[in-house]
Amino acid sequence: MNTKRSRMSAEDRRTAILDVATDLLSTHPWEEVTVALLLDAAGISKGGFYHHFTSKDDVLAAVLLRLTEASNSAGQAVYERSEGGAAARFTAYLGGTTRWELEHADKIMGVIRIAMMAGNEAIFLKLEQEARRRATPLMRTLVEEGVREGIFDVIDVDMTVDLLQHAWRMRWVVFAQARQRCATGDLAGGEAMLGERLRLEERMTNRLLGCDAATPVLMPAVGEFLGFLQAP
Amino acid sequence: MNTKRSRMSAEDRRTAILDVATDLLSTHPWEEVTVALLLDAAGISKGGFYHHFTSKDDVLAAVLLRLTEASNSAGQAVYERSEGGAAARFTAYLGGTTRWELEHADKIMGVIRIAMMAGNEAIFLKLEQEARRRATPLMRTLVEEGVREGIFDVIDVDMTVDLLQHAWRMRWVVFAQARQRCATGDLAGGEAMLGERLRLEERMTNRLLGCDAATPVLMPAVGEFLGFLQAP
DNA sequence: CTTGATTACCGACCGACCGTCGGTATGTAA
DNA sequence: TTACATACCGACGGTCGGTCGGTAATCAAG
Repeated sequence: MNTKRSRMSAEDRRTAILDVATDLLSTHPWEEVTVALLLDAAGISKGGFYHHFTSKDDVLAAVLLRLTEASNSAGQAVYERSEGGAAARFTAYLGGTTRWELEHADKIMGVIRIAMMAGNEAIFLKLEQEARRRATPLMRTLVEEGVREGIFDVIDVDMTVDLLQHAWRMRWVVFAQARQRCATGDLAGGEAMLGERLRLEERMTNRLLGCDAATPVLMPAVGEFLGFLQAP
Repeated sequence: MNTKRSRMSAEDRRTAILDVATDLLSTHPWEEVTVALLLDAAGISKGGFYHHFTSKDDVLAAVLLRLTEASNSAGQAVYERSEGGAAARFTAYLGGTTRWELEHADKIMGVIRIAMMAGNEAIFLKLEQEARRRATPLMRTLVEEGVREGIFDVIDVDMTVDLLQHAWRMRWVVFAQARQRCATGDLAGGEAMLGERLRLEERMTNRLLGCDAATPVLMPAVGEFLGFLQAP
């Protein structure tokens, strides 16, 4: 095809390759993403490619790292600023993380697209484990403090945190569906769908936490998601 | 090595190959289980192998099928025989499935060993999904009937069933640890470990079901597991 | 402007792998 | 004995991930 190819800085070339790999990963299962395919799409030779990456798996690791690293510091900052009782702090945590996720909705949807690709189950697992590993310590603390304050009444801290994270897992799938619905014109339907999901998660969260009904933990209001729902 | 090889019936050969594959799978991640390795271990040629299986993945599918198919009819039978109120029926279901699992403990431990192999994450996922797919309809029915009878008070049937299954997931890992502990001489410790786990799951199950405290759902007693704990 | 070192980049090549194919040996039924 | 079915064989082909010797662009120092 093309004999003349540009010479880039190492970093530019790396990110260019990672961009292409991320794209391919959202349309093919990883095992079908051939090195040859990657080379063709990125416009670089095999030798050039292996000058920047040590292996095919190295690329996958780099892609996943890049997809997750941005969110590393988000949760912690949210918690450190929050005040009030345990329920209020938990509410702040939920709102903070959700808001952060909303701001990075496109990226998250991209990750979901990749993870949902048939054949990428292992990747999905890795991403989820990584996300949990990051969030678990903070959640543990929040729950433990709530128990100590007598606001929460959990059966077992670890299992509760685990189940909470599991209960929240499918949120973004529903969000994606809701946005889809809005895109087809049924704005009210999408909004209702999303609201129902939020209410459901809120009730389940409070039950798992054994939260005093007088001071419940709250999910963010539907209104916060309107911008997200109407985006392309 | 050996030039003379036996001629078997198609079914015998298939099961022989599947046995070998199952063994290999518990010591290697699937991608490291080369066809050549399989051939060598099974004592058959490539042509012979591909006479019985269409591909390497075909073998994996057959192995997984064989590992799960035996338990297909177990749960249903348990439910059909149970009587009494919703809580009692749920208790019967828990006891029935657990007892069945106990009777097949060795097989289950084998599956766990395979699933826990690093690199077999996708297999683990498939097995779990299959197991859930099988159990979900019955559990849905049990929960819905309980709600109709006013015994259970769940937030959402589907999410409740999902969380229940998730809560029970790690049971066999704990069981394996407990048995390990008994094997090293600390029988009381292993028993306590197991009992604690059962009590934990019981409390969490009742909370998720919103079960009336007067008629709780019960996990099997620790005593039923003594035989299992003392086995090799 | 040389000179030399560094490095982005190239593509022929390698070994391992999965799966195929023509052919052989061992049944079994007419 | 003949005819057919099938269990089995191993050389071979194509594809894949990865290597390696070499080329050319870039830059710093003399």
